[in-house]
Amino acid sequence: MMDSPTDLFDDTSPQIHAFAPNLSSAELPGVHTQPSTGRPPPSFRPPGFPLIHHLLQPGGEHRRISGQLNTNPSTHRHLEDRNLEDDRGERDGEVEEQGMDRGEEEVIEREDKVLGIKKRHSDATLGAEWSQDLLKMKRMKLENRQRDGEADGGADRGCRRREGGREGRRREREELKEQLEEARERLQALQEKVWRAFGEKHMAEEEKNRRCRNANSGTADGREGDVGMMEEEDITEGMYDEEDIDGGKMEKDSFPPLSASPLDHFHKQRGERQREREGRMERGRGGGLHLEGVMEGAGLWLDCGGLIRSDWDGGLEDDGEEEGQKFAQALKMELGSAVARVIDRVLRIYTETTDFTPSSLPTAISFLPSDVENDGRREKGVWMGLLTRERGEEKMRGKEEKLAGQDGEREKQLQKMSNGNTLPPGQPHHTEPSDLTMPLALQRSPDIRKAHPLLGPPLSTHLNPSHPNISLHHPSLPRPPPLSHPPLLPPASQTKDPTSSFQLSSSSSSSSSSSFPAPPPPPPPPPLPLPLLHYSMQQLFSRSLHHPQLPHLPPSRKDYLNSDPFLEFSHPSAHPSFPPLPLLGHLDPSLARHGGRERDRGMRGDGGMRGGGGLDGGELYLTPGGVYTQEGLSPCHLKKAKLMFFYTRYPSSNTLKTYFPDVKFNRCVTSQMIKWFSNFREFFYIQMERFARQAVREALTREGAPRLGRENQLRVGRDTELYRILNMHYNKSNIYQVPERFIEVSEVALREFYSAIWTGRDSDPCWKKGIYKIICKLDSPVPDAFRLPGCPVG
DNA sequence: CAGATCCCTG
DNA sequence: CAGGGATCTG
Repeated sequence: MMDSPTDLFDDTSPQIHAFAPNLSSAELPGVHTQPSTGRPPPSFRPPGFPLIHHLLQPGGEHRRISGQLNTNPSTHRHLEDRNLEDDRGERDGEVEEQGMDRGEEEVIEREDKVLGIKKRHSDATLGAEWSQDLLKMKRMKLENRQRDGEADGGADRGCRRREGGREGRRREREELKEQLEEARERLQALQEKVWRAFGEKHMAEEEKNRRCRNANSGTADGREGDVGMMEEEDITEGMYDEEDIDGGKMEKDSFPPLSASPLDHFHKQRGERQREREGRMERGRGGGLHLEGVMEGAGLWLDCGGLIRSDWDGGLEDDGEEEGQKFAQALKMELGSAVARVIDRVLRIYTETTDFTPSSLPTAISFLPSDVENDGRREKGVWMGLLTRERGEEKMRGKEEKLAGQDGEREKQLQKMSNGNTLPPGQPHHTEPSDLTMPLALQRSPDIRKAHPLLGPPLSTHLNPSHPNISLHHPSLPRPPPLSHPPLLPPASQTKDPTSSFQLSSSSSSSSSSSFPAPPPPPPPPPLPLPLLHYSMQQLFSRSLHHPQLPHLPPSRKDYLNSDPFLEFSHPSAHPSFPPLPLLGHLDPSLARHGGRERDRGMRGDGGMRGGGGLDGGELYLTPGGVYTQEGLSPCHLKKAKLMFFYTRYPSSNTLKTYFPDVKFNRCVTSQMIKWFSNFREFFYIQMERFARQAVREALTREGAPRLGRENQLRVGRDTELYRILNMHYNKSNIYQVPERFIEVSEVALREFYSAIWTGRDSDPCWKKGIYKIICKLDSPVPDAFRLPGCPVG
């Protein structure tokens, strides 16, 4: 399915993403102190959790459900849209500009891909319908639970209503039966919708599924296989199939999909079953009677089936209230599990087809063990996730250009200011590319490309057009450090006030730069770093859960998808519909409260919102968008913020709100997070200054080999000490691949510092201001992956 | 003057 | 990293 070419969003531009969670020692020669190189690769196999298993959880259910039930799906959606709009509107002008650009692009796209859009729209409608149906289902389930509760209560008062007991039970049964039927109808409707939506896929896989089922129907112990298979299975078929598969003893037609009611079955076989009841109860209870068991693993479906049947059988022989209870219980379970299954399935399919299949995304995704090194030697634990580049190169660029909006301005200014800024008069420009810039951008990309031709052009060359500001022609980059100048002869023009030079340059015309053509520079596509897999699943989960009707980004943001690392997480073994425990804990307060601590120990490394206090921050709140927020910031939020620093050094508070949807922002929290970034910057600049000074020192001492010194000191390749330090600070676990863009920005900063120090500008009390100003303009958009709640890495 | 940053300190 | 004063900006 990953490679199925024809699909909804085949128009999206492909994007190359390197999935290299761990950098090898080869790449990081300086990292020897860190034992990380021996770290096993991150687990790509998340716990198999049904998406909505929490719906079956007695604790956290009501709050959540009521919160959603009481909300009209459509208004709900509107609210979310509004939020998004507002969000965008609130962001500063640059971003707003960006948004407009995106809108423009959307228009163009519409013209270009009417078909695709149509599909998308129908998808949206379907999504809405589904969400409504899901809500109804949930409601029914809830009602059922209440009814059940009443029934239980009734049993307690059994003696009082003894006269009407039998009649009451019968009526109760009837009602339950009706409800079940109703539920089935809804399920069927749902199924049909799914069928309609994924008809082609279904057709294609029907055969396969049939075979699969047949093959599986013989195996009683099909848990593992089931889960694995279900991933591939078409939901329309698999919706009820698990029951068939379950237990060899079960007749295949015991629960014919959507046809005979289990109740009929119940009545029919009531007598004969009594005999086998005991053994079955053993099996049933052992197999999956306990809800926890059901929830805990991938065996939900199977377990539910076993549970119901065994319970049922067990209840048959009990006369009186107990039987009624059992029956009600069984019904309840059936309903609950059915609803859960359907929702889970729908969500899974939905997320699959929307977020993970090539249909919605740039073509094929492949994860290969990276033997990306020149010699092709294999690096353990390093994986490359590649989104093969289709034809979208051009389009991508176009998008980037439009996206640039925000950075365009910055770029322009940068161009201006860097032109002749600190560049010493007479300093030949030509030395830059070879001496300084080249080592920067070309560090690794060529190697990667060698191993993976699909990656397309070298990163540097690809990025260049879109990152004028940091490309080979970047104004600040090209500026060669005045190394070649005698230390004692700093160019007079730049000796003093750094701001003056800055202003000077910024006042010059933007077209003054020969390396910068008039058209505004294209936007920087988010680099190619990759969050961990489990994060992607969190994202998927939250997307599908919170935006069932809009599983992806709003159309206007679709462009981001292409460069969203979020897309990089398609691994065969990692199914989107299995959210990691952490997220579930995050979403379910009760879970978090109870199990959070214990699991913390055993499951650490799973990441998520736990990490020593994911939920310690404070109370959870359910936002109108359906996202749980918490007061206070957790260590995971800090981690995320640090990773975000790779993209944005100067986030606005609105940006923060956008990218921390699970945080309830108040004045305190906002300022705390601002403070975080302030601290990040501080650290960053301190390191830059430190290394710049060191470079200056070295340049002074080894006068004879300035070039060497320059090479070694003024670049922030992944093999440098400076990089190691930065990586250690912002990406301690070294799980997230530092975006190339950040490295480039770091180099810009380093050179700025170097230049300033070299020219003696650092004597000015506010000599750093100019540098800050430059760096602040190099912020790039944060990948959409960060927009979702949760923690990117463990 | 408020808010954002910077800068220093613990 | 947080606190808190100083400084800048609009």
